Amino acid sequence: VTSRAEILSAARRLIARDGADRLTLRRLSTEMGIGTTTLYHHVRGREDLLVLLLDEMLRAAPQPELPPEPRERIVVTTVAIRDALAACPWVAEVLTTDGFLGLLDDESVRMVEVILTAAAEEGCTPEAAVDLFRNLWYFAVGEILIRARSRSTTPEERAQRPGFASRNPDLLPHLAAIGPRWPAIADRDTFESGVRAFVNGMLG
Amino acid sequence: VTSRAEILSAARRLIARDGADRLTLRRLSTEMGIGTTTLYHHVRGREDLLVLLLDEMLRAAPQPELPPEPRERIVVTTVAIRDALAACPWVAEVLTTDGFLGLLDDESVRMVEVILTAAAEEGCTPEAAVDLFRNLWYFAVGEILIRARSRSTTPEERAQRPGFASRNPDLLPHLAAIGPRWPAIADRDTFESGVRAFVNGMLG
DNA sequence: ACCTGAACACCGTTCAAGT
DNA sequence: ACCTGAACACCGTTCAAGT
Repeated sequence: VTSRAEILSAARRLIARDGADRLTLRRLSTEMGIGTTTLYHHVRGREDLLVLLLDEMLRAAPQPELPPEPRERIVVTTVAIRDALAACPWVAEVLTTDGFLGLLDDESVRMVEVILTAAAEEGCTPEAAVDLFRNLWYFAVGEILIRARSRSTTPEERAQRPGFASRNPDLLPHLAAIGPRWPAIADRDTFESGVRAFVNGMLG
Repeated sequence: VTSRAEILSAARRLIARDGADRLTLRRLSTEMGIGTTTLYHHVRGREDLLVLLLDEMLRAAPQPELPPEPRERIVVTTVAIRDALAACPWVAEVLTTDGFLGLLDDESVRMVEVILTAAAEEGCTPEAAVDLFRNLWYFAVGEILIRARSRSTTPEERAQRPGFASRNPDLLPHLAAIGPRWPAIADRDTFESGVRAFVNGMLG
């Protein structure tokens, strides 16, 4: 008999060995020595499997030490959520699932609670707290997805692309001027200071 | 002889009629009455085709009326970029392509220039201007991708999902309290005020 | 140049049938 | 209950060959 836990751990092994893009239900079942259709008796399908895997990762993610100041607590927690998600190579395949956070376990969404609590301490109404969280969530998801794709591009491929290196300086003066330096500037990790700016902007 | 323009307009027709998820190279070529492999003589592949389509859309997008105040100009332009992208049903398939903006035509990235210009007027260094743009870009991409997926979920499917409606109030008091109202709150479009908050936070 | 069918190397999911 | 092979309904891309 096959268990869900066995499936999840075999999936983790496969991802660790061959990469997330090689995780297919057919390969996974072959690896486990079972029929592909057997998987459907333990997980709803591919997407469900990936969400379950991410849920496990988030539950195991280290909880950051929380500063007493509510704003800084929001910053630290948002960065921790980003870091935990960015560590999952298959994150891009499930992150935009509708109602993604709602699919997670109570344990996995504790960081959401931390942010809502801190927002309330800062005087936010429940609606304002949800809006604050959602804005930070959109920001984190955008950053994660774009960076996830960048990581899978080799430097040679990147050099091939046009980018902003030679844009028409009459039509696009600033872009043409900064163009050659754009990749280096965009490569810096400025997520934390972005979150801090966002939080300060929202809380006034 | 087939031209790239013919391919693009046939692709637009197919998307309008059957939806973006039905746009495959095989279907497109069948629709056009040509061999699938013929497409490869005019576009690099599927991803290239989608980027070319989006490029066309962005070039045709209405340029918003620009307010004199630099900060408000950034807000209006960011919202315009979001609206233009959100109008493309296939946007989710190309938006996270590495160096996506760099693949676009000079005409299509004029809105990037508008934001860089306004940031410079606000006293930003070139680096700070790029950071400001990137933060807004991550925010917009996250919002677009998450909303794009929500749109393809039917209300019945959504009602089925757990969501935050019944969370453990001991572990997650704020989440449990706001849970039932979360979907309604999250459904509101607060993008513009989010952008304004972010811009104010970044520019101090 | 431009076009093509055949082939390669796969997918996720459903279903009726077995034990 | 749990498992299965076969089938369904497809994909994007490459390649050698044609006109």
